[in-house]
Amino acid sequence: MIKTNDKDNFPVNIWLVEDNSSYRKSLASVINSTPGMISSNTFSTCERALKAMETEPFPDVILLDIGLPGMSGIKAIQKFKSYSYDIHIVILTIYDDNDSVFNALCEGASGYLLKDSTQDKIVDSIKEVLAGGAPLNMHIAQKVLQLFAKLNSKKVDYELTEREKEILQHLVSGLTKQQIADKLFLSFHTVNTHIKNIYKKLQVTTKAAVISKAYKENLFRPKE
Amino acid sequence: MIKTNDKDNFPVNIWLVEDNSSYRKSLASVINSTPGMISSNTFSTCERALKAMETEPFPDVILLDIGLPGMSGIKAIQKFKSYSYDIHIVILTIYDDNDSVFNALCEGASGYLLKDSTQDKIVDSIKEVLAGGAPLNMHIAQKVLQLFAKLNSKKVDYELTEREKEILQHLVSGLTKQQIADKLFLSFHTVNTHIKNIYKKLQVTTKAAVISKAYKENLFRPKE
DNA sequence: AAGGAAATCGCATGTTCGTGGTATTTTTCA
DNA sequence: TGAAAAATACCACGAACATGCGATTTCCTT
Repeated sequence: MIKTNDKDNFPVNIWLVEDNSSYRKSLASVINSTPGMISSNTFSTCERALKAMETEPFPDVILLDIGLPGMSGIKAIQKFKSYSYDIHIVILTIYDDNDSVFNALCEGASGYLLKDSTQDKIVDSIKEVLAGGAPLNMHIAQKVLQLFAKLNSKKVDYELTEREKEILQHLVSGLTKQQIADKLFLSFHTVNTHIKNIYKKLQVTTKAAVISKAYKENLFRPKE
Repeated sequence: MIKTNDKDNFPVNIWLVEDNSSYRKSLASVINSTPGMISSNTFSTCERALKAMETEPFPDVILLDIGLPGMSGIKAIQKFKSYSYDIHIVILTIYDDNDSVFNALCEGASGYLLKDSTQDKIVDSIKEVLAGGAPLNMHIAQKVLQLFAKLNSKKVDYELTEREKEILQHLVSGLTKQQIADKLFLSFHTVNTHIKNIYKKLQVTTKAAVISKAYKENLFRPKE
């Protein structure tokens, strides 16, 4: 169940980690003037914020600048989360760099906002996060979806036969030719022949390349 | 480059695929009363819509119900997209079923909206899609991020050294030991030793297993 | 200054792989 | 029913791999 602070008597506790002091201060004042929200701590670096995690009560939400000097915001995400998985982290960034977006979201950020968002929009996003949502800038949301689709797109059909697909499975899972032969009750030679044909169809020459290609292009369906 | 129809003289062409006729009609009237938008065709099944793709001009956006009788909306996504990759598909659904969400987004849906969204919200979403965004219901966005984080969580740290990570990269990309040695200006023996150590740390005994493990557990960062 | 971890290089041996062949028996489908 | 495709099986040889050992150098930390 998602925990919301709506009904608590305590206000939502928000930390800011942002090196630009004027932006930090203006954000803090906006938050502190919002009913039900308190910006109890603000920091200019991740290191200081992490230190405060040892002594201060945990925040509900951290607004985290990604482009910080010292420890990058991305590395910090895991560390904040290691204190409590319930801490929501919303990334603030100037530009929507693909890699940063991807990495931050992989590390468990709850949202991703561009800094040119209005302050109202940022406050709204905090509320959205607390309600179990994920505030995403429009274009970033699309990039996320594109990555999503790319991860699962089957581009090419190499016209493998059923038997070949089956053997590819075992190959990818790390079995040797002999082990595959044993598992499928075939002779080593038969497996060898099939693998030769697979190599031709996939245009590779080594086992390593087959496995790599199979993963990259989603040539098999994971069973778990 | 993202194509927008904003500056065209032609209105945005929107198809509806939805089996509830009253909902379909009310949606159509809202769209047709919106300046710059036309709902030229509406359908009660995917099959009929796909048939129309053969004869009618392609739509810019399709609002697609997922829970349709006959062909599921999810299967239809690929088919619509196969006509033109530029057709944006926005999913309409009553409930935010995890699997449906995941599958639809994997197939290339541009957005995902719950049917209890206001009609204004839906019109706004169409505009957002055309502007290169991805309208996502708040809770769905969070689920997407959760899946994202789960897919890329690095569970175990095998304590590989920098050099070992580097060699693992090349190993995974399909190079032989000798090729790695050449690329890093090392002797074959050095690479061999590193690989031995990698095997120990990852607890594997074959190249195939290393590659498999590396992909499964995201032991390396993709560079693109 | 000392200790340890990491990186480097070397050798030897048995195993597995990659690839060139050829050939027989199903299975499939027009 | 008859040809094509797929699956099965075999051999041989050089290349690449896995793994046992030992050794020196470089760099970091205390």
